[in-house]
Amino acid sequence: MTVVAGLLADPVRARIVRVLARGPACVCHLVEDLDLKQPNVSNHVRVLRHAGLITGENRGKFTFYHLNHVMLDTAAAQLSELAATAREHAEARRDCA
Amino acid sequence: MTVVAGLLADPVRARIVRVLARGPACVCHLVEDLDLKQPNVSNHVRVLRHAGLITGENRGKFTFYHLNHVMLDTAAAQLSELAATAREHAEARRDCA
DNA sequence: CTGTCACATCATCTTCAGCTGATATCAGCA
DNA sequence: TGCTGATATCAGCTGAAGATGATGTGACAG
Repeated sequence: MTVVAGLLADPVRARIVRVLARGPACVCHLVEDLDLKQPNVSNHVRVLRHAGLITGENRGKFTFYHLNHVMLDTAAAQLSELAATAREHAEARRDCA
Repeated sequence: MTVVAGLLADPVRARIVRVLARGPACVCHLVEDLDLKQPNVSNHVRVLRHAGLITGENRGKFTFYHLNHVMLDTAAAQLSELAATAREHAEARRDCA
């Protein structure tokens, strides 16, 4: 979860992920949709790919990136579980030394 | 979601949140549990409080912090929805210009 | 095999966030 | 009132990460 949070913490990466949620796209799409410089996009894509949140598929001259929805689901489940734990222990008391 | 992600992106803040998920705690607890300096903890707590992820309750000399589990649940739901969107459009095709 | 296009990588700069020591504030108690 | 302990705030340093221009690489067209 912390890993995914770290990835989505950057606003540019969050936007990239949202674009990819609407379907696979290549770098040129991201550059155009998000109005960013190409090296900037490539750098962020590199981070996301290295972390496993997206995967690259070579299609000729282009590289299409796919979002790993399983990883997102796992992170969501962990967040949800954390919330459940907090709800359970909301009234717990703890002494100060 | 991006807000919560930004908060949990820092490993120290993620640990603080996990401690608070086990029940309310004051700064002295966090300092001891996480083996951190007090100003460091206060700074992170300040960020979390300002974002609304935790709330402070004054109890005499101490300040107990409570985790906002609703905010966590909301973030989890948004993540889950993003994953669902990605699953739906996983096979979408998009042309390059 | 040469040019072009999509993308990756590099070097550099700049900005920002976290850590820390010092200090301020504020509540409770003698 | 004066002291002590818990927490907040401040100033300064340092390291990490993002943005950008220049350049490398690899595939396709001609």
